[in-house]
Amino acid sequence: MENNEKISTESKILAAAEQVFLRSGYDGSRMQEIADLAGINKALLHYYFRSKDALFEKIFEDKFSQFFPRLQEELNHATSFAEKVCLYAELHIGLLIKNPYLPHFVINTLQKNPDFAQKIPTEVLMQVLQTYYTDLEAQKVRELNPVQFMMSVMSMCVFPFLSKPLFCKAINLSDKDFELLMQARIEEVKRYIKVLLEPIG
Amino acid sequence: MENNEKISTESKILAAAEQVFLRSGYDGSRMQEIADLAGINKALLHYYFRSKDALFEKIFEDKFSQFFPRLQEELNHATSFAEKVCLYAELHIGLLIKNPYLPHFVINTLQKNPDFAQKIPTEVLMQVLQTYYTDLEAQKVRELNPVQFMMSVMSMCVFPFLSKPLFCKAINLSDKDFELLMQARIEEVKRYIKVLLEPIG
DNA sequence: GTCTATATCTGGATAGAC
DNA sequence: GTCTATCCAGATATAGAC
Repeated sequence: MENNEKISTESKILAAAEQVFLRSGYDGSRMQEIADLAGINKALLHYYFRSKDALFEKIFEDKFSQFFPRLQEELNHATSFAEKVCLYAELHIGLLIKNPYLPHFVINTLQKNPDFAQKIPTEVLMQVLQTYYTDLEAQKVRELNPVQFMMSVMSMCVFPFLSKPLFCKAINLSDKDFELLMQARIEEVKRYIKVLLEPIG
Repeated sequence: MENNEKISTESKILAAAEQVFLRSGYDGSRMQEIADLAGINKALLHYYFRSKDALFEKIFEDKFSQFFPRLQEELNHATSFAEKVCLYAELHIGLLIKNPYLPHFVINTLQKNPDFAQKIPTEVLMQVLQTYYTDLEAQKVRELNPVQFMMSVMSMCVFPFLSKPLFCKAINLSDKDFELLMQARIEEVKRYIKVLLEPIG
């Protein structure tokens, strides 16, 4: 256990593995590439983590133990359904602007190996849905299918990052243009949410 | 060129390759698997198509020369922006119910190889956007950012199919439940579109 | 055109010296 | 703990018989 002021080999490996796996997914990643990026050799990867599978699983779990608890806590700062959903959109798009590879990573992994879904906490969603019904009774919100609605909001937040290559080509956007569009999108999506939830009359 | 009443080997290969590549993507697919499914052996694959790359490219191109021209033509049956967008949502969700692997296939391919974006026709989008501006002048539509809006509509149509594994786990849905939800979603999304586009006052 | 057999290459994993 | 060298499995691709 070398624990000096130097960055430990283990954390160098983790940082490299995260970067490579996030960008390329499990199948598309090479242990050699991770080793190179960490500035060590392949054998050491197997010394610290038994196998490619084990390393991948570690990265996947770490990534979600970071985000979800924080999200869940932040959402408590909002009270009404509309406020919660708006805050969710703001936080999620903000997160993805900083971590644009995350959606691909999750989607690809779950497509190949649906069991990994267990590792992702989803109670937040149920909590938000619950507030819909209380708001509905108080007539603070329009009557609609809240499952379909939440699916729509999540879609509007995440999908643009997945379709970025196609989208940028279709309307000729640079990477910087795209980021600005996503930044502006936060307010745009919040506007949609408000219009859609507005009680009629 | 054996051209009898029997299905040609070439088309058997194409059908098998389409199924395997769509489900598993390029990296996740094995030539052996395609050969097995086609009921032939690996060597024949290379006889008909030079390499895995060449076969994949053929499948990718074929897939999109099917759909987009048809979509483009269908959209001409609608006149106003709102109608066009509603029809688009209906057709796109309907297509994906029958081809649920398509979104993954496209997204994964473009992530790995952005150049493939060239092979996907996107003029349809520009055409639809154009009608927004004419409708705006006639005050038939609310003022908003049409690029963000179209991005939202596409998101609502496609993303549920990408997040299916996570979503079904989160709210405990079976495959059949999910398909029914998507069928109902067509009308739900059309309602959202109308509400969002409705001119104010 | 279709097969079997094999060459070749790549990448994950291990052995063993230091 | 870290390295070099090597093994081995799996996958693409080719050679050559029928």
